Amino acid sequence: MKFTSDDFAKELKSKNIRLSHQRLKVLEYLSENKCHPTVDQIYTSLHKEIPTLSKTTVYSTLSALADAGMVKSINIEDNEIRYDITVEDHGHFKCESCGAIFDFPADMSRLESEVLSGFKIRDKNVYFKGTCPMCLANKN
Amino acid sequence: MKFTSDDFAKELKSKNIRLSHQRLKVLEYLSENKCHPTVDQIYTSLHKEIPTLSKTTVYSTLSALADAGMVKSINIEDNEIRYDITVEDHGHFKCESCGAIFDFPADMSRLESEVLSGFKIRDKNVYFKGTCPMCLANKN
DNA sequence: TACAAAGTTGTATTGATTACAATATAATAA
DNA sequence: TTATTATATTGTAATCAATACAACTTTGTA
Repeated sequence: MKFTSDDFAKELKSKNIRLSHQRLKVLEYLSENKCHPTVDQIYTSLHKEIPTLSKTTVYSTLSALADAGMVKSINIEDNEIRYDITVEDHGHFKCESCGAIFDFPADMSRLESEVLSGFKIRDKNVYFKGTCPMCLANKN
Repeated sequence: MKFTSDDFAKELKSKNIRLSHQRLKVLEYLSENKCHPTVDQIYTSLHKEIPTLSKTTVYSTLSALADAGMVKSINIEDNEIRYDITVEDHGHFKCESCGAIFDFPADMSRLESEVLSGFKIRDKNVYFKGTCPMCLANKN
């Protein structure tokens, strides 16, 4: 699905988030780079286009977009947060050899347990780790 | 299930991990505190018994035990790692109001997807977030 | 066009985690 | 038991993602 700046602008307005050049650029970047980038990757790339961009802005923008449900933070690594513009439920697999993160369909409703009746669930994450087929092949 | 120091000593030996006072104490602490403690909580508590204990030791011990599969690290929070002596597959629910982490049964084999055929899966994590029944009740 | 509220910037800080060298301990063999 | 060697522990210093904050800028609205 391809989004235009205009689509993002409308969505921001509908969520009562002010429109800003920086926010549009972050959304645009995430929609064109679905590799689950880190804050630093997003900042470094956008900084080329927007020399005045501050890393603090990238942090606060992503935080605001995540609060509004427009992006999802991925904590598959202990040391840095990654972001995903795909907010629909799905699992993430991290290859511990090459570092790549893969999406896979994951029906999280199947994980519902009677133990959680009475709990209000706001967010669900499924993180798998291991080795991807390419890295498995390269070992041989 | 109740473990004795002797059980832990045998398990360490079978995994070719050297026996040390500190390692036994960390295992003992985790088996008595299944609340998914942070490194700092483990350190602070054990430091009272073992005044010479270093935080670096707690980090390296937990890292070694996790590598050996004797404990599991929980990255449900972005800012600090928690540890669990229950290594069998199960989900974790974090209450965003009181901070408590709850275990729940999660049949992760149901998440297997044909997309992951060809991947070697080493580790599976299911993290849910929201509000626990007690905190929901307190709001009213 | 003017104003108030909110966003952006840059710098300084925080705080969990790691690196590393010196010291101490555990496992093994004589 | 004792000696030896490899590994663990300790304490300090460093790293680095993330946050706090104050000054400045921009946005949305009247």
